[in-house]
Amino acid sequence: MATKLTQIYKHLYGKLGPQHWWPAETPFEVIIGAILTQNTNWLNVEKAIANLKKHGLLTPNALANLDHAVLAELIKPSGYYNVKTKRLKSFLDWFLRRYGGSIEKMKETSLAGLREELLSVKGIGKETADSILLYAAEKPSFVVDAYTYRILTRHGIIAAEDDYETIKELFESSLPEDAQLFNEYHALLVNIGKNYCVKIPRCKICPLSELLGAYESENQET
DNA sequence: GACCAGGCACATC
DNA sequence: GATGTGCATGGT
Repeated sequence: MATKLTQIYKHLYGKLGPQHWWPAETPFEVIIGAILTQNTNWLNVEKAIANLKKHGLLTPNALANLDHAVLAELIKPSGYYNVKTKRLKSFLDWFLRRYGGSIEKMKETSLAGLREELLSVKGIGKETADSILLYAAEKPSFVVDAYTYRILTRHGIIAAEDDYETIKELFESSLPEDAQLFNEYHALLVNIGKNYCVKIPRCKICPLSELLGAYESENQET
């Protein structure tokens, strides 16, 4: 399996090149985006983040001091805006109290310790925590998301019943513990997920199908 | 006008 | 523990 995952990475990287992820200008923006994108199309998240930027509110203190109703209105395009306002607030309360709103300070905590802390914040689940760890704190924590799951199950790399930690462990035990590698790998999976697997079910033209000869055993669409 | 999207917490069994 | 449900916008 280790070889296979490495092979897949090399193939995708060779075909698609570096992905320059996460799509954000600052680590703090990464975190806000990670919370806003929960079960939500990224295009909607971009609109919400643009609203915050337009008003100069993309800082921990500015957001923490906003009224619920005002913040909810600003992030409305990203959907679930009442839930996400609470989640942003609970994160910001913790981030300001624990680290004074400093990413650099936060990065001083160990990967395992910080993951546990993040998961204790209401509204931060495994995927959001790992996204923050990897893309904002630059720690080698592999992110498993809907694209990862969908792509790997479709190509028979993992089983449908495998849970989050199982899939995460699979990557982390098969690859060098390297944040930049995890970054690129996850980004490449999202890339083909967005551009091939989602748009074209059972597609045979995605770089992964090209490598694995996917779906040969499946019947054609009727 | 359905159907879907980088989840998560909480209720219920 | 497993399984179900509410949360909501905007693109295709």
